[in-house]
Amino acid sequence: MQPLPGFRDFLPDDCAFRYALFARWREVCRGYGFVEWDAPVLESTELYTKKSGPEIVGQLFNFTDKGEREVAMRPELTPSLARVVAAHERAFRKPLKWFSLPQCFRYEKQQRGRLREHFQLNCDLIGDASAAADVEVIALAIDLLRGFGFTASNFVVRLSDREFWTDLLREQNVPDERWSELLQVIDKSEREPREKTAERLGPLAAAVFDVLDGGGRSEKLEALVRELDARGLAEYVKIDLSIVRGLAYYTGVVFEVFDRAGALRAIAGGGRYDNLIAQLSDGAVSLPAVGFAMGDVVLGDLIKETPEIFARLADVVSRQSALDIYLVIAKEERRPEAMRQLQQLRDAGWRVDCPLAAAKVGKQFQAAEAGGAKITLLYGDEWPSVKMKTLATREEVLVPNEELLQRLGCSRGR
RNA sequence: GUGGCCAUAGCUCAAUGGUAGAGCCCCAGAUUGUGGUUCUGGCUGUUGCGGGUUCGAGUCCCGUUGGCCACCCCA
Repeated sequence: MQPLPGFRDFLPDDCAFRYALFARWREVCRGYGFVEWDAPVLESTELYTKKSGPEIVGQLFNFTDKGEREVAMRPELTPSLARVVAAHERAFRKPLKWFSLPQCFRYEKQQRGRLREHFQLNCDLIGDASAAADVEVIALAIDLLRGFGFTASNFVVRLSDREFWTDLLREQNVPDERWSELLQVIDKSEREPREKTAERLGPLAAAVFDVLDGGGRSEKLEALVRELDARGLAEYVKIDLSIVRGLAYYTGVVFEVFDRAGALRAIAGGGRYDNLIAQLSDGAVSLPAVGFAMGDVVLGDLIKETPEIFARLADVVSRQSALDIYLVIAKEERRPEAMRQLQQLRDAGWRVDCPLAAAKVGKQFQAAEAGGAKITLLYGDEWPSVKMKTLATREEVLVPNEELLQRLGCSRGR
């Protein structure tokens, strides 16, 4: 039996890797004053169709529950965010700086960097429509990657502005109902032959290509870059108006983060969505918002492909999961005393393991090594003293058992 | 959802249509109280699954499931 397609088993190393990612994400987010929240994994299907239309159902893990409710595993967190914010916004001072680590699901054919299940970091700043909020959120996205040791040689944030394009469409007297279709064409233009794009754009082609070829200037984005430059982060960003993003709900600045090599899918993406909360709450609450999401799959791939970054994270992981102490029971008749001390050591907060059954001393030392223990305590003929060995140096010293905790407490803090 | 490539031991991979193998991992030993190295031995396969062609199929053909890649879509 294998896991379902697009779903992953997390063996201990994978789990450790995942939680190392989460730990760093949390740390950086908290450094920006963001607080963690969460919502249900299962939501009403309507929550998603309301935002994206009925077509979205084809991409959902959805079903009818035993109470005849149409439900879906969450494909993303933003609709839940809008729902929660609309219901509870009065309980919080603005702006809200919220992050979450949801596991999200989508019914799609899997490929590299795109599974049917993934974890993503969502960061949203709600209730502030200023450019300063955009800057804060983009700086956070950059620092999340810098937090793993990535530099401007590893990734780039491509900045764009939906408003720039909607202004252009308005100037060209394009009716509103065609905007989303044309924005999609522009979004796709990078990956398609120029003639095809030109054909789809029709009379707009000249104006659009002029912008894509570098003829477009966005005062707003240039100001944004200056603000990032003031924080010393300008080297991580690049204005690129060809970024539009597929989602219809973005209303202003949008951005995507890519690896410099361009080998992977987007590492993160987001933007400003000032109307979505009002739309999903039927106008009950209207708050501007800006946010982004960063998935664990693509970021994990990038980390694994960047040896120095991976080594650093692996080092953190191995330190976090390692034992402190392994008890070697050289004489089985000393097991009762060893078990009493085992409990005392664990009560004192040490990570301690020992063999469950009689085993050769050599095997026990191998188990100590494999568990990453720094110290072994050997229980045998020396009792009432135990032989304490520092594995790294192979130094051994006899310690009276009643002095053990004190001795450990003095010599090794955690 | 569409198309192309792939599928052999737990892992990485060999094997002209002619007796399924290696390395790693794991387990056990190297005269019984000391680990990373070394040496010896052991374990594991319906060659993804189901059909077909053939004296004979891991190898060729069809189907199916799964993986990879490109589309679609991208939260």
